[in-house]
Amino acid sequence: MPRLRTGDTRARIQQVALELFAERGVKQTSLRDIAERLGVTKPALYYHFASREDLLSSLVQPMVDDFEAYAAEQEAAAPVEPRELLASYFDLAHKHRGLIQLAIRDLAVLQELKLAARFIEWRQRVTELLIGPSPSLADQVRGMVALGGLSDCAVMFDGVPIDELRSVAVEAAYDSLGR
Amino acid sequence: MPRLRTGDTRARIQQVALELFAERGVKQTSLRDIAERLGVTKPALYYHFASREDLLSSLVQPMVDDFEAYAAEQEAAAPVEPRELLASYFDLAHKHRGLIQLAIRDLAVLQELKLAARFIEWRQRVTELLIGPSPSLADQVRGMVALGGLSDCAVMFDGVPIDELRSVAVEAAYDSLGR
DNA sequence: GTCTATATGCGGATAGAC
DNA sequence: GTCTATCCGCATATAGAC
Repeated sequence: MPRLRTGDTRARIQQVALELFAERGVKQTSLRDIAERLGVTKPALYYHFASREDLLSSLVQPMVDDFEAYAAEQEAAAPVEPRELLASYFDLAHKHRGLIQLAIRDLAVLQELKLAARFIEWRQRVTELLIGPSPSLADQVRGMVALGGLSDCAVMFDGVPIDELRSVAVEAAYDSLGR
Repeated sequence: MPRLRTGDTRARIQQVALELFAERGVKQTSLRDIAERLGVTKPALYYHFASREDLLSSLVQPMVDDFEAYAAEQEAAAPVEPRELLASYFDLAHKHRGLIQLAIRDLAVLQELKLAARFIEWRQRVTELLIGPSPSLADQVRGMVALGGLSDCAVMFDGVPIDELRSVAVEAAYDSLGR
């Protein structure tokens, strides 16, 4: 089944865009930059994507769907054991660490895509599973430290093998809950 | 000593720039935007600042100096009691929460200013004070969760009175160290 | 110190040929 | 599917009058 090495252009555009977004940030990357690295011209991109924003959404959509599904799934399975919840949340963040890094780097862009608000909402839902509804300030703070710590670790310790990282990160996060 | 209400233009430019950067992000704010809100024209800004980047640096410099001084000061005073170190780090982050929020929102911009690298360096220095030199992976992770958690809280729980917030945040961070 | 006017370049996006 | 050519707007920045 040949098709070796071509891989349709649409996917190659996405791949190059992701590379460049990661290197210099979303706002700092123009369609021209993408076209140049790909060895085509700008209008070629418009054959595959209706607009710049369309391209960006196409990159982000899989993560959005995954987070949404995760929150719903955990809510359905509640109550969940804290360490298990922390571990699965870590895995989710780790799986999407590339895009999260992008998101962290360019929060302003994510606000355009209304993503910032959704991230906050997902985290709140998970926090409630973790420490119950209408938490005190102290518990909100502990939830913020725990979940924030997990995704920070998933994103920042990039070279470290996931299993090794998960176990120590979950321990630290669990301890921060003070339970 | 009058001078009431004027306050030299340079300072007013900085103030308005900061407002707008906070509202829509750094890259998304043009000199025109700043000039307009201020009720002057763009060239007027160039009388006070050599370039857009010059204006941006002038906003960020006080924070840079403060972080640098803090790291040096704590190193000189070492060894420091962990809870005390965490509390003073919290206060530092809280004092500059406005700019940190900006930084988080637009990390790409801070990379231009070489600030991202310096943030990482400062945090490493404080981490070493907290958990000693050449820490294990587990300890690095705990340091990341603790210090990351403190600045996240300082930035994100914006309305909460600082004393109340500090005490709960420091407890959560301390617990995450697992000591 | 602040203005008007302008230079120059890059951004996203489209028309229309091949 | 990809190209050349082009539109339009906004960005930073400067020249020179007041």
